[in-house]
Amino acid sequence: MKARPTILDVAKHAGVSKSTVSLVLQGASVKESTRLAVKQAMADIGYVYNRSAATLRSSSSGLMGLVINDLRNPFFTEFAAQFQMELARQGYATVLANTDEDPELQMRMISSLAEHGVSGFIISPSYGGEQETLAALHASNTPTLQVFRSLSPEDPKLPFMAPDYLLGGRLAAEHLLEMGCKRIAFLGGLEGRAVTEERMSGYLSVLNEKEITPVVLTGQATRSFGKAMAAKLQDDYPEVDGVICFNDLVALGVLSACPELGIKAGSDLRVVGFDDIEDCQDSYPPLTSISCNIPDFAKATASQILGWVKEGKTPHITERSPVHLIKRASSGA
Amino acid sequence: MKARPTILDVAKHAGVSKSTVSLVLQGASVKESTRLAVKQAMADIGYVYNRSAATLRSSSSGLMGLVINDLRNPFFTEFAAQFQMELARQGYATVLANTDEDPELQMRMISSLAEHGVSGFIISPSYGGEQETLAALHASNTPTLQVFRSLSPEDPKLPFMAPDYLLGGRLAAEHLLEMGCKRIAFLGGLEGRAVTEERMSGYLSVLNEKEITPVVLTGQATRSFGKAMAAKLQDDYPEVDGVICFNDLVALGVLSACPELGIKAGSDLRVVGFDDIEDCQDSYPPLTSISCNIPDFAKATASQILGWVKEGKTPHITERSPVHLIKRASSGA
DNA sequence: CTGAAAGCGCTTACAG
DNA sequence: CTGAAAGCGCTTACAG
Repeated sequence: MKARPTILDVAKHAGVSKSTVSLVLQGASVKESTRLAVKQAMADIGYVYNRSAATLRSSSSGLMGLVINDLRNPFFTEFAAQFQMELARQGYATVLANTDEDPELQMRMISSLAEHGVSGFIISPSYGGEQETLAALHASNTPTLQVFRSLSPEDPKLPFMAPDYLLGGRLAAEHLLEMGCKRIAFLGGLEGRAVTEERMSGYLSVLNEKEITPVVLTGQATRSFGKAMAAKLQDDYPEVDGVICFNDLVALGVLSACPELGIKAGSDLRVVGFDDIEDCQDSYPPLTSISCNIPDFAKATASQILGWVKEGKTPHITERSPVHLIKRASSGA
Repeated sequence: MKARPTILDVAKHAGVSKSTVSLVLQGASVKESTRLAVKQAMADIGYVYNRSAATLRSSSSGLMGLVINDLRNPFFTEFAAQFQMELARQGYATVLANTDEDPELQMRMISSLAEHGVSGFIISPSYGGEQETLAALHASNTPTLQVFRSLSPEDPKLPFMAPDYLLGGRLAAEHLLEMGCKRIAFLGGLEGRAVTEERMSGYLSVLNEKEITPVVLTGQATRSFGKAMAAKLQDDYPEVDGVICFNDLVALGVLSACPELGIKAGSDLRVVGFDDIEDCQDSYPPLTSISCNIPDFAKATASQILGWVKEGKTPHITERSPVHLIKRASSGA
């Protein structure tokens, strides 16, 4: 465990000055033979670049803070994994914080990431504790992009990117009508939250146009809620022949309850989810869903935050990304 | 966007020397009134601790590197989320790297994390490129704990922690025998890999003791593989009345295929998974599985790496954590 | 308990 | 293209 070599050691070994070594590190133009000699010296003595020193001097850490409200939800996991890999490609490391829907934890984690000098924040915020969270973000004085959810929709300092939830709700409702559904319910999602409201209002506007009475059962966005609601629909709303779920987890819960209840998903009851997580392909029957195209969304997010951090290009306040319907057997398609 | 205040600014504002501010930051003993004055000054001028400077001076970053081969698998996600929250509780931030089973990516990410001065690595390695990965880890000269999978089982520099996979395989097989199964198959997991071999050998040893002929169908650890195998079992091995799956994803795939094939999961075919991910509770029927107790495992991992990093306590070379059977309806329990 | 000084390993102008 | 010097914001002995 001897001390890590420094650029001075490299310089000595390569017979150049330490500035030259630094220039090679920056990828600045240096005579090719010199560059190779320096690279060789680094390999020989096992040099490891010390980013803390570089950060201190240049005040740029190469670190991006990703703050996620629920990493156990596959939708966010897929986003986090894609985002992290995209940033790695651009030479940035991602520091991950799972806040588990806890505003207090969220605030502490934001502060911690700020201390580490993250160059930017991407946050899908927890609900609650808005003031404290905003204060922590503000104190960090760091470019911050909100994704999926917004703490503060109108704040120009906190641009917001999300899929076009409203359109998704519309597409789902229109699809079920096309498939011949007469009575369509909306299942799951906590009331009063923007994401729920948007997804639901796409559904409501379509039903309104057709003068169909909506059936709305809000609740947790979980498989177990979906399971419970499948039974409730059968008991209390037997006329319902189509459901749009707040997200895929709820929809997968509905599907998993159907065999037991003797309901034929895809004909007796047509089911549409939201998010198009990978599991949709492998459920029985495979789940029709609204795809938010997470890989592209993650790429767009990465490029926006990098553009902001590196070139000072502030993103638009609100950006909506396209969504589309993926037809599978659960809706009879 | 004015420059971040430093401890010097805080000192000036509080009317003390900058050493005093530093001592307050370290939590060293300082007169209470002074400490409060300093804290107040920090709040007043919006001071944010600069860890890069501290890291440079003290050579301890407060960063832990978590390298995961497949973040899309809920099993790893649950571990990552728990581990990250546990470390946050201890004042460490977690830098996450998803290597997506790509050894080349893995090597680059290890190097990148090393440059950021992570105090330790926790790695669930990708298969392949063992030499390069080991070289990168070695060059970092950083405490490294392998979890779940091992690149190099005998290396005392790379201790290894994993659930007791072999026992899990045994428990699953014994349970199915108790439930009256006569012919038990093992499904999924890539051949030749240590994790597959261990899980399978628990199963094989139980069958061997009872002189039952095993049926082994190895393959990807995915839902779609499980789905495909359910059909194959029906066609080619109709006598099979119990399956032990390499992991829950495979098992969930089997379950989702059953309704279509007219198989009654839990009676015609008893199914046991491995890992006990959260989805097991919400499948139809709920999935019997071998729990590796991820929250405890994550806590143990966190405590081992912190003990190593902070107090130099090298963990034992190999540590196996307990597993147990969770009985649910998929095995008829 | 508090203050003055040195130094961690880089980057960044600035000369040569 | 290369070298000598200053400095990023802390921590760490060391005196007082």
